[in-house]
Amino acid sequence: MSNISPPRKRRKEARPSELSAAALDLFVEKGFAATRLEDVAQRAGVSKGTLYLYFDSKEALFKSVIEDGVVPVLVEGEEIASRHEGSAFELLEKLLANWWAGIGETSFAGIPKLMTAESRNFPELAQFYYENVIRRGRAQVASALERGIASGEFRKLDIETTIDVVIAPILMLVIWRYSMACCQGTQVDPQQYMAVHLTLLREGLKRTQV
Amino acid sequence: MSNISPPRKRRKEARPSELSAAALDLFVEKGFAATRLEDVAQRAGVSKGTLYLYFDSKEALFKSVIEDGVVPVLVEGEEIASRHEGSAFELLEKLLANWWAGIGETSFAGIPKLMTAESRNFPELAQFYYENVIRRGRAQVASALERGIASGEFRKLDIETTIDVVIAPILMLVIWRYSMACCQGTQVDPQQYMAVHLTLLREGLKRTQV
Amino acid sequence: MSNISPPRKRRKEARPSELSAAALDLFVEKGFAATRLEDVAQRAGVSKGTLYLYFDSKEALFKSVIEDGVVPVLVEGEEIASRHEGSAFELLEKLLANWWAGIGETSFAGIPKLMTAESRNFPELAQFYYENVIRRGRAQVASALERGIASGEFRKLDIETTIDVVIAPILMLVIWRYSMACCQGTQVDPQQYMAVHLTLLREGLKRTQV
Amino acid sequence: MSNISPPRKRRKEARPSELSAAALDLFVEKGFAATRLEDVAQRAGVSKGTLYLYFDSKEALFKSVIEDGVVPVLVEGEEIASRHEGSAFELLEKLLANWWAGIGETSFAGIPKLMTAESRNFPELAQFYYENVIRRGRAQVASALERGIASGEFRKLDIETTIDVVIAPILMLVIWRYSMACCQGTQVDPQQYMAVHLTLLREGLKRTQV
DNA sequence: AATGAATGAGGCTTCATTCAT
DNA sequence: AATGAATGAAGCCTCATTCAT
Repeated sequence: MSNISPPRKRRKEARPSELSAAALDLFVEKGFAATRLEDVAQRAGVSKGTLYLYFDSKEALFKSVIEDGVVPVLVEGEEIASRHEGSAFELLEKLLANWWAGIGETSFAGIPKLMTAESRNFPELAQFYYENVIRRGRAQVASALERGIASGEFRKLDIETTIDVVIAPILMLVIWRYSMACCQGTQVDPQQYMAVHLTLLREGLKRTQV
Repeated sequence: MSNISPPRKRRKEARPSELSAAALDLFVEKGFAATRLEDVAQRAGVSKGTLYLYFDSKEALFKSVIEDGVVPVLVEGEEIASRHEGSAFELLEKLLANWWAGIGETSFAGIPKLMTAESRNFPELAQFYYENVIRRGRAQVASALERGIASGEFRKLDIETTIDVVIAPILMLVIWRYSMACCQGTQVDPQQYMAVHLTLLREGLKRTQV
Repeated sequence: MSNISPPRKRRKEARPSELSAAALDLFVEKGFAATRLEDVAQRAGVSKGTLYLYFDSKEALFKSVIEDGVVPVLVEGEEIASRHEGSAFELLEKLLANWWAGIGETSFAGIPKLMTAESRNFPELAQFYYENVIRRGRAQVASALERGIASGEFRKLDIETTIDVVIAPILMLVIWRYSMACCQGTQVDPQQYMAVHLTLLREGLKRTQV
Repeated sequence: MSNISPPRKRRKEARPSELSAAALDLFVEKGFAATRLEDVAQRAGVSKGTLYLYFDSKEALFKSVIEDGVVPVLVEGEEIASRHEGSAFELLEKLLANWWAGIGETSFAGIPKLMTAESRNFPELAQFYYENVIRRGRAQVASALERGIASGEFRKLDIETTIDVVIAPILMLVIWRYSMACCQGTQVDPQQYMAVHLTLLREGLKRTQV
């Protein structure tokens, strides 16, 4: 009893994330410019003015959406990479599965689409995203590729470029889901999609016997 | 005689596409909502009012940008597919090279980013784009995959899903170029990227010898 | 006993004037409309809500600022006028000195600027100020002028108009101090200013010898 | 006929001053913060948006009001001072009469009140006003005082301070007119006011015979 | 009595759209 | 055909005011 904080206080602390979450949905759906703060407020169940108790401006809210959505990500992946003991390809599988569970299946899955759509209008934020998300994600994939090439499991490929090619289908999957997937006839089954991607990777990366 | 027209007339007929071209750049850079018609007009060297002589509204201009950008595409690809006589993988290579030459290297390369960013705000346009671009592009890839599977050159894979996985890296390449590529440290070399992608595909699609 | 009250109680009773005092500074500095209650509260060291325990509205606070600032004024001047026995000009000097000590040198000195800036937005308040401050101040000056004219010390001048001319430089002095005096090069020395003003008055009012 | 520009053009050129004039009235009446641009637009007979064709912001409009109101002033005064040949006091009279005709009786007469009310919120503008109006006005009065003191017509007084005392009643007259004069019982007759002021000055400045 | 989170009306500003020239 | 001045709806943001604690 005594260690339960009063609801008002709990609300105060929870508010910023509630507002960010509401904003994320709308930014992903409509883009930054086309999203009205009134709609964000309404979705969060507060008034327009309340947003300004927690964020200085629409732009500050946008930054918080990205930064907050980015925080919980990519930490576990780094641990997975450092602890892994099996084959390089198994590591790759684990990393992609982890990303899928932590991002692809959560509400943060809309962030890649949002960042690609808005990065030119928010260059500093794009840079921040690159440093804190993309670079770290790529490093994880790099560790698997390097391990596989070093052990002879994978063929010799340019690491940096291969990273791009490996992660592109996965990014495209979530981008697609938050964009064209609203059209008829464009449904994609993520399970099957990932299965095919992994199949192609498994065989594509495998060192060709001489 | 036939290919010479008076400059005045040529100008008049060319206006709409000049305006569309100017608009494409800005829509790709800023998104639909954040693009100001004043800037479009200025880039095209006309006044704001002139835009309305050719387009009913900002939305109509946007549709024209997409539709104009779509017209010259994918026609040649279909001919390539129907005339092809070599291996299935060679066909795939030709198709991707054709797309790259006709879209990836032109100013239309920004359209995929634009469509993913705006499709939810323009569902009918997204549907149109899907029917006229995506479906046809996928059909071309499908014809190569089907041919390869039928001949035993490719392993058996779900066609629709494999199409997705095959084209995703290419779409991602151009999306990247018009978004995060503005950041430092994010440069991608398209030649090398395509080379790696094709390598992985070649080996990944190849039927595993029993 | 009589002059010691418990701090708690003193505080409670002192609150309204503390708040008025804080508000006066800001109203003088920024004007009524541009002053934010949040700033008033902060300067008084209370929360915004507390203001509403003592004042019904921003407008009520403004009225209180003026009315509070008006209370301690002009009482002594009337006594001075009624008790005076020397020359008319000496009375005039005493009255102006009294005003300067009671208003010109206190924090109430900003009120003339504030009233001139806001009187049109608060006509009833302006009327109140006129009745309770201006009219009484003018009456004091009038008594000195009348006495001097009656005794032949001063030349014959229209009393009402002369009052205006006599007090204008003094009002202007405090208005100036709270407005343009923030600029470089606009410093005025009140002592010297008053000395010159009195010199001009002494000679200007003196009846010309025939 | 041929040298009459088309109405549209004439309007375009006349607009800024029309808007400034409308804004001056309202700024003087209500102050900067309390004046709504919608009211300014309405008084000028245009829409709110039109203001932004000519002024970047409310603050820019305010600056223009002051700067435009300042331009036509004080030029003639300087010529009067340089051409004058009579007594010093006659010069002083001419200068004050000129100021009255050029400012005191025009719609610019509200500017002194406006500047005193807002100078603290617009320090650079206040500085500009000081440099371009106040300093020049004071210099004109200074030239009359110096001439009178040098010739023995005036008593010896500190020039700078005397300037203040000489112009204060005149400034106060227009400030009063645009502020408290809205109250009952506060009417001032400018002619009589100036007459008394000049009488006091004439006798007050005059060198006392030894 | 005091707080400060929350509200929502209202103002400044932008920009798609219109229309007289 | 082309212009660009003008409009006014709509969005961001501020801040006086309220009220649960």
